[in-house]
Amino acid sequence: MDNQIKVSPRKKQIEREAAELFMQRGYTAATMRDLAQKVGIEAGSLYSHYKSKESILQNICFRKAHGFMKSLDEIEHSNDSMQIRLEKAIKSHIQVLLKDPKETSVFQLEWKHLSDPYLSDFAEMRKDYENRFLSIIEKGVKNGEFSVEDPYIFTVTLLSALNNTLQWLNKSEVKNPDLIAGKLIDIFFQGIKTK
Amino acid sequence: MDNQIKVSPRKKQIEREAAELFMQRGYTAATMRDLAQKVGIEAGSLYSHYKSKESILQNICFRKAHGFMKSLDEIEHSNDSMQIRLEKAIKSHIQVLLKDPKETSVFQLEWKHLSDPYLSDFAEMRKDYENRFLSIIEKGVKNGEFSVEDPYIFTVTLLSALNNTLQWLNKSEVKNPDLIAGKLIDIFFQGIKTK
DNA sequence: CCTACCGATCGGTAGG
DNA sequence: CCTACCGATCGGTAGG
Repeated sequence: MDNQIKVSPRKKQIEREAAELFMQRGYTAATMRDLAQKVGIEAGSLYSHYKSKESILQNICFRKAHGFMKSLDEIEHSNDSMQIRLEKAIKSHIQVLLKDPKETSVFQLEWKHLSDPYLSDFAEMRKDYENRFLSIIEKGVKNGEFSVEDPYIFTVTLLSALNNTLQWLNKSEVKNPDLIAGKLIDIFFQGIKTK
Repeated sequence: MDNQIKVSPRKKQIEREAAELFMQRGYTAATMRDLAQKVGIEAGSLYSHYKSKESILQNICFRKAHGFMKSLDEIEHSNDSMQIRLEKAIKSHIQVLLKDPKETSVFQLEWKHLSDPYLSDFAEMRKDYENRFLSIIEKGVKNGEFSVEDPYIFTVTLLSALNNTLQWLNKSEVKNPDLIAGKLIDIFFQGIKTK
């Protein structure tokens, strides 16, 4: 069930340092020698844990991707209104996003350096996730809870805004995902215009 | 006044190909040999036009940055209401964004590979631009045109959403910036909720 | 703009 | 997990 239990402490440490390094310099510019130094071992020794540099990136990207996918499961099987579902989905999204922010950053910016078949698997999961959000919004439009000209554009706009929060949040806000989710819900539900 | 007139056709060509290459592979992974091949010359010959790989990135990033800065000038010196100003600012932003989309993509994703002092200059321009949007919104809140709990969060959320449009727009939408700007204005002005 | 090349550094491996 | 190393490739340069 919880497949992270199989990851050794050393691999956890390596991936944590790798996430920081990949975020700071970008995946391509980060070197295995940089990473080894952060971990405190020699560069060649990394290959007793991973068969390639890319496999480290794969672990980081797919762990986060699965986190996002799992976060919608419970919401979709509830009896909540679409408005409540969308609120919950936004909150869950921000929670996953703000947990291990460095890994999230790599997930968001460096996934394009994956090679096939990982690249296409990843792209598929992204599209699936987007469609699950879209589905909530379309149902809400159909039953009159929501009013929006173009559900698809609303969905991608919402997800864009949610995903970018890491770029401007300060440290205290990162620790309070529900607070920031609430403010974003307010913006996307009400808009800015008076009356 | 128009300082692009000084750029030779060859440099224009090189930067156009560079934008495509940097976008596809990322700045670090893209090589001068790749670029030379796309242009149709030898790798060493690129250095008769540019003193370094980074200087090509600098040209792309700062040309786009100046484009965004300039686009707000006229709006700020108008007599329009804040609501009209914000609408115009959003339209101008999308126009600049959708012109030469490959250069925009590099501007958005690869600027972090600039070195100082270019890096800090770039960051400062970004912050200035954000503050000019924020100023319009704060004035609109003060005079009752807008209602929003946290003007700063609204500003960065809006800009995040605008900047991400390139990731999901199709080709026909890219050619119609005002149409897509209108849909985004609707979302951020009215929100999604019924009543 | 090309030819010919440089020093440095990269991801990865063999053998222990 | 280390030592010692490889083939490849990189950004950049000298001289024409």
